[in-house]
Amino acid sequence: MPRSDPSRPVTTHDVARRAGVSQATVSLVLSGNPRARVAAATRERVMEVAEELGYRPNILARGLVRGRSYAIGVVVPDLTNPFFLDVVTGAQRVAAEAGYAVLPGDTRETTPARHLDALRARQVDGVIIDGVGAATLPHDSLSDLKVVVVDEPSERWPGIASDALAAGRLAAEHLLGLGHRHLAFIGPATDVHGFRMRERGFFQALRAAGLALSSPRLRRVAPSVAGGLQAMRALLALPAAERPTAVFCATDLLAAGALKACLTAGVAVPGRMSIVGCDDVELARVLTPELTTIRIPARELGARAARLLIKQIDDDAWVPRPGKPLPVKLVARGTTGAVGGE
Amino acid sequence: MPRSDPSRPVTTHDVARRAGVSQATVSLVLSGNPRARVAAATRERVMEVAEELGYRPNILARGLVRGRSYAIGVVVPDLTNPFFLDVVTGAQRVAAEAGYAVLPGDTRETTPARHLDALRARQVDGVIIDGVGAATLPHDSLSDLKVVVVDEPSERWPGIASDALAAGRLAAEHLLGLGHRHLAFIGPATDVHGFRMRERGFFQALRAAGLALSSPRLRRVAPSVAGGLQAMRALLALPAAERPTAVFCATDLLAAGALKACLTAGVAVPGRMSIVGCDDVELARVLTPELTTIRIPARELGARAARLLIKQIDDDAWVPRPGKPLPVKLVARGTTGAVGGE
DNA sequence: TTGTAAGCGTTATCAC
DNA sequence: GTGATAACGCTTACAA
Repeated sequence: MPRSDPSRPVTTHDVARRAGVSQATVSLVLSGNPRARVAAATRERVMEVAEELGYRPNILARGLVRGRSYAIGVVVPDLTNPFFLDVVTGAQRVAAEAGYAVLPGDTRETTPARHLDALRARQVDGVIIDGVGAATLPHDSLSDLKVVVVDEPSERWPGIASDALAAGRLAAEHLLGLGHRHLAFIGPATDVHGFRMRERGFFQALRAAGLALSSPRLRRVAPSVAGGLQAMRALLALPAAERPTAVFCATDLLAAGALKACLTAGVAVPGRMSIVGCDDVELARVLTPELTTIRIPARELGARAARLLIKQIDDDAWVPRPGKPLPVKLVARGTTGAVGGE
Repeated sequence: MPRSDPSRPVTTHDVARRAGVSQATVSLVLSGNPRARVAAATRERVMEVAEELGYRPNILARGLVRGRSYAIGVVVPDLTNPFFLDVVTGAQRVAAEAGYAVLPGDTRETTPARHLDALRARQVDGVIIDGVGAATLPHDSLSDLKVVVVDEPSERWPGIASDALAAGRLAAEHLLGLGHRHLAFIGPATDVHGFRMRERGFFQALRAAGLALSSPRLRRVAPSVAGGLQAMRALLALPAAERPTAVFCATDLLAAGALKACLTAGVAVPGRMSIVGCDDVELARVLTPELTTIRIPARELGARAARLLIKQIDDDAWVPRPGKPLPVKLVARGTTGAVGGE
């Protein structure tokens, strides 16, 4: 009786019956198994009937027997940050091509551990983890799961990274080159490794130029527009002698907040304050003036992470060798100018 | 031998063997079936062993037997538009609570039909469709799939909508109330119903005030920041007599582009040009001046759509009754002011 | 109350 | 070449 339910999806059994062959033969034909030696005539008839009936393979059933779900998870701290969304988008494109679904999620309303548990319950074949702090992850809950980390160092899992050190350095050199000597830094008050490296690169370049940065000019805030706003307000409230003429923000969101603080306070940008962001999200070109920033190839990061992950999943023996960090570059736009310029 | 593979996930069989009961009993205890009458002692021992072994149910296997995947798809035109991302986020929260995974995707690089095919291959139990044009959907490819449409009229599927007509009307009334009489409209050149209604509400209110709008002041462009930029440039290039003093943009992205065009051209906002957006995405408060806009409850829209969908999935007989559109409201911020004001 | 057994749709290993 | 047949991990009658 259930066999004849007209609304039930078409299965290999239905195709088999209609084509007058066994279900196994249908599977052989349709699963694209290269070692399947099926007579051309049989193959053709099976394919015809499958087409005619509108057969669609049940990926879940296939997954059950193959021990795969053909799904991967992507865990980021905040999906509303366009940077992380780009990472997800990049991963999704590659995954889709390889027949994998992507389950994106962020850890705003949950802990990484809890989120990973949910992903494991769904039998995801692997996860991409970005900006969550590999060190804080529960090792045991990640066993029997392939992992690729983005912008995180780890001996435990392969990863793909952007050249965050260079990002900070490029920002510093750009500002230095414009004649700025009183610099400030605004970064997120989180222990995300990639962000830390941006900071470190910035300070290394400053030191190399013989400059230091007094502590009031190093602001750690929430990694958001609001955080940037607050940090810049604090900088603007500094006594004139202490006040910076340029600031590097570790993310574009922070930079957007900083810019807004300046504009609202009537501080000309880049006239009296130069601002460099980092990420080059779409928002950077929406702001007025357009944001000078360091371009991090977020989509490429996501795409490579997905390739790395899927490679591992498909070939268990494959050992990834660490690659070079992806290059970043300065994109000079409207928020930076020569010191004292107008 | 495979039974003893230490890296293999723990199954109900493992728990059963260890607890000295049958696999079915384990399932009875662990599946939370209310009609399961199991002795308290047995239940307790099973739960203990399950905990001890770190048992995690395989959702895919459960789905196979129950004919469910516990996954839903969300299809939107563009995930980089924060409005649609909010819809997805709202849906995701509700779905997660109900044990459903969300497969988000947009139709930038593919057609809705193709995307829906991919979702069906994954056996999703239903889809939420927003801004894709219900009329353009291939009816047949949606059979045996529960569907909820957002901001689209449809006799075929239940839906949840925002009060788009009111959105347009509120924008017009706000501008009219500020004394503006030379208005313009910038909308996306797509046939998304929700956007059309925003437009219609706007024009209805104008007509009610005895105003009309010459065709050069009605601009249809790509639904993006770039589109808004281009449209506003065109408006600014109009002869003085034709030039509007205020404009309503059907989305915040368009408004952001319009604002940028003004700022770049040295046209004071709101001094010489007032701008009203629609959506109230986060970006609205990042811009300087902050964007006056109509708040559409995107997350709530997504959340309700998910609830509606999951209700349908879980209770096949349930027939949704059409609800009222969600209310929208004007959020007056910095981009609107009295006509001729400064 | 618990165990046995069938089956969800697929893949994969065999004989034939 | 092709067809039985046994899994995959789980739910759910039905039997004991």
